[in-house]
Amino acid sequence: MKTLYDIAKATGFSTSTISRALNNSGYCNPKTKAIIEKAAKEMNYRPSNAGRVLKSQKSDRVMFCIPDIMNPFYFNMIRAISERLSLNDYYFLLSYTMHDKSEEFKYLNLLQEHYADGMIMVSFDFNEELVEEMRKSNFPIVATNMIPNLKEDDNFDIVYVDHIKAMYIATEHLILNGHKDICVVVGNLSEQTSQERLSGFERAMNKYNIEFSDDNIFIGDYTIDSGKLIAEEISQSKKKFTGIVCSNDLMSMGIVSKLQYKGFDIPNDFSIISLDNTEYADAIHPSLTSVDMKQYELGNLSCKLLLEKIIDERKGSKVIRLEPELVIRESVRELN
Amino acid sequence: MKTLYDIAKATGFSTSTISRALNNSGYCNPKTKAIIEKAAKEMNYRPSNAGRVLKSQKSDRVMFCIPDIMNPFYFNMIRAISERLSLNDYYFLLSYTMHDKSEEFKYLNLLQEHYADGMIMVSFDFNEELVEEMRKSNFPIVATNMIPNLKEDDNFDIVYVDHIKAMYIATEHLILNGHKDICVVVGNLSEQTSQERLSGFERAMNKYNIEFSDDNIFIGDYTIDSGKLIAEEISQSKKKFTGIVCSNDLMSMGIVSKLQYKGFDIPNDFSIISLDNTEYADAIHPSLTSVDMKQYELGNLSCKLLLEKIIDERKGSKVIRLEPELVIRESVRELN
DNA sequence: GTGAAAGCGCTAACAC
DNA sequence: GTGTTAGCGCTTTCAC
Repeated sequence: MKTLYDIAKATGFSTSTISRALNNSGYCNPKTKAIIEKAAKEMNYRPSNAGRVLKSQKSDRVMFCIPDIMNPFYFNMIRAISERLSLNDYYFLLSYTMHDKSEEFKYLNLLQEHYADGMIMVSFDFNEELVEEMRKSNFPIVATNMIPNLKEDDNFDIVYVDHIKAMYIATEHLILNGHKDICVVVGNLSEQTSQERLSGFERAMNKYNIEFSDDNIFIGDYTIDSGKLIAEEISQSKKKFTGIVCSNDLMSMGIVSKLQYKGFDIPNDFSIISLDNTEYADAIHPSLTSVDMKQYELGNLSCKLLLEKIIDERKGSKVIRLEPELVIRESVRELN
Repeated sequence: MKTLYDIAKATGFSTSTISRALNNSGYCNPKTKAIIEKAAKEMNYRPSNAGRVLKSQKSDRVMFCIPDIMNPFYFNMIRAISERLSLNDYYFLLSYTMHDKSEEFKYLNLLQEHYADGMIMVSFDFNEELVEEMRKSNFPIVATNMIPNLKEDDNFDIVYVDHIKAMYIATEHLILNGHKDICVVVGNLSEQTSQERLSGFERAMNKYNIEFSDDNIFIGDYTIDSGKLIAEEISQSKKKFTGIVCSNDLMSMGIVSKLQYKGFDIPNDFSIISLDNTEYADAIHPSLTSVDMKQYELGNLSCKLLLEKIIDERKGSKVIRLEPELVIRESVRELN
């Protein structure tokens, strides 16, 4: 590894001049500059990132922390964030927590070590403990979920999609298509977002005066495999259902493929409506009617807010709420 | 942000003592240690990553550079790598290049700035220019493709799955099931791996003396959408096919769903065999017969080799070749 | 137009 | 058992 000192030795110029030459900061004689650039190139000089970060106190990096790297839900968020970041010459560090709370704390800790200049955090569960830790952060954080019990002087931004509304829309769509025997598939109810989703379902069912009980509720973990298991349960359940409201596309895929495997026809035997509207919703047959959760905008706006804090040093807290949107495809049929 | 100096001021101890106390390096009086730890906690002290990296010349980070973050092919590689890294207290930076050569150079450059201690690189095209740049690297690199024209003294490791063999196996499986009218779907033929895959197809067809021409070859870009487009082409092609050999699961998904949408039955109208064996192969109906590309081992072993270089300072070049493996499911039928 | 020097926060060799 | 000191590689202010 070559350093500025090596170039200084080779060219006879001081490190300050060399720094000016290579960074276009401050004045430098064009001839001198040419000599220095040539030497740097010949020696295959590359600046040390650590040196630069230590001196400038800016890492030009942003952390993006998601629960699961394999979930297509995040793809468009990732795309949006990386697009916006590269416009600003920032890089991002992608990390995933597998819904593990201690992992979330680990990455929050890394941020405090100035591993990055800021962080966009996706969690299924912004519990009080986690939020408390976020409050202590020395670097800006954007959360992508509604956070209950926000305080006056909280300094993090929030961009979120209304999960309750999304599930309400989905459930209502089945109801308006004549379905009454509807079950719902959500994730672990100890997690905040799963509770939100379930409550969206409940509100719609109550609104239309349709009875339901715990037997209408199936618990998965947002993976394809858990969708398959739930398909078994649904098809063997004592209560018979014509419609399924499923919390995400991955579980829906698992449910659909398993039901088809067992000989059921979608949507004639079971109608299913999903949340997420990832590219997979349109990659299976029949294609999934799914509620778009505005992932691209979610990523884009959270990144925008974060960069405002980092670059423009904006203070305070902004909250942006996005509206989910129904996308109709082939997996729901009208009941007569 | 608090520094060691702040703790020094608060406790009266020197930064070296504090460093020893907090890092368990060298001796420190238990009482002193307790005082220091208490102060650090109270002040919410967090060590500066940049300072540590600059001093120690170790970043404890590894870059993992893949063409496409949305392709499930990489999921198990990512999982393997992150598992092994966390065992060794390393972190990884995930970056993606979207098959863009200039992006690949960008990340190689970042590595030279000691952005990380080493890199695992996946590229569809280890061309001479890229390999030349890898040769100049000051930090270890593991490539995950066969690299042609390797030199005696090349210092990077290689772990790869034999793509040629994989396509050979896939094609042969269709042939042994009685198919003769077989088309093949590959990626852009300017990329090395696409050429390899096509050549595997050709070898099998030649081996069994089955005629084919350019009309049997369809070019996509490894995405679901390109699979859908190709399904249109295949179903409208003058040559009629009973079997499709497709280079990856995503394109296969696109092909299957589009063919089903057009009313064809899989595998009765078209048999299809895929490469990758991602979780999606088993998440659609009918499930895909697919050749497992050993992604987990690929990630695991490349990470192992990389850490040997970083931690044990191993020199030289190791090459590991992995064998692809056929996984039979429902998407191929026997022709009578 | 260029150089000297200080300092970002940390660690470790060495001194006492 | 703890402190002193130097230095990792870079940037920047100030001096000449």
